[in-house]
Amino acid sequence: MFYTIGEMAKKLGVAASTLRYYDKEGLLPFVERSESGIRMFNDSDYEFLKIIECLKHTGMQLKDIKKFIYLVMEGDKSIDDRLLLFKKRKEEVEKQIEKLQNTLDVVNFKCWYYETAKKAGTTAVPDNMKDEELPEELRKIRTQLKNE
Amino acid sequence: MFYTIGEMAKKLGVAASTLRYYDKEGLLPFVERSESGIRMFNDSDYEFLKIIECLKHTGMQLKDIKKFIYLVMEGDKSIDDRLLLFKKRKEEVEKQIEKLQNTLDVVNFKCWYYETAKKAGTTAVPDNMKDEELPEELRKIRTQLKNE
DNA sequence: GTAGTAGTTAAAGTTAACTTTAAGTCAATA
DNA sequence: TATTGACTTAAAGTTAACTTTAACTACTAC
Repeated sequence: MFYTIGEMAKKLGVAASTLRYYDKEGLLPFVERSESGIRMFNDSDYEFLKIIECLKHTGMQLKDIKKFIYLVMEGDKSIDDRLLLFKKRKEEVEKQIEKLQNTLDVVNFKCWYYETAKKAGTTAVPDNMKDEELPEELRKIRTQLKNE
Repeated sequence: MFYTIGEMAKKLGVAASTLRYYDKEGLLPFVERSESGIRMFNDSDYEFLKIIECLKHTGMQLKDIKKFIYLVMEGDKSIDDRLLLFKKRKEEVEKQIEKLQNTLDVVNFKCWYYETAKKAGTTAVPDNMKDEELPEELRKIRTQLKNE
């Protein structure tokens, strides 16, 4: 079963021009063409594209994803490299989640801050609260925001 | 206590040119200047910059962060708007964490895939494994990657 | 056979967030 | 007084990842 670029783009939820751009950049060396030059995507191409999408979500750049594609093209002799690559991505994503969790902590502090300000009608109230007056889990955050 | 742009940049771990850029874009209307035109940052400016940093980490664009800065400048009458803004950022960050968690699931599948391929010396082994042969938590992921 | 829709390329344009450069000012030290 | 180093601005340059445009070709329906 083959798909045109438009069909595959729809299946993936991206623009067809994005797939053409990826192809131009050398990320899709596996895509076949019809006699008249039209791209013919198949199901294994879909799987490839899903992995490209996944790697992109881990924060990898297209030029590095391209290198991975070429590792796959090399076959079984690049298995070790590919395993290492995914282990690296795992670490990266875990770091990103941790960073977002810290960001969320600050956002939650600010939500509390403005809830408190809203009730009082002024930000002076949360601003002037002593450390003991604020929820325990928020104290560290406020200190971080003020100090070094 | 005042800081020059270089000192504040160092304190924040960014380039001084970045702070100048933010200023040019109107994100730092609160920064004072000396008679000779040199920026003088103080501790409350640091707090502002930490919040700008936080909002940036939530995925907000500078032009939208600028709007927030102007809400702060308006004083207590914009408390409700600011609360709403942070509630929105909270939702956004939670969504991003969820997305990264899904990405991590795929990466973990790929780690297992290449560990298995490494042991066998070929990707044919994990490729040809029946659903029942792979760890339960990975089955859904493989199906997702292959199908729609 | 013609209209319409989807495919093709190459090349130029877009956007965000910086970064660099050039030319100059200012304050402190040798 | 001269040098040094950090500050200033405006403007141009950079980068990644697309997106758009123009000019063309190919398949499908009527």
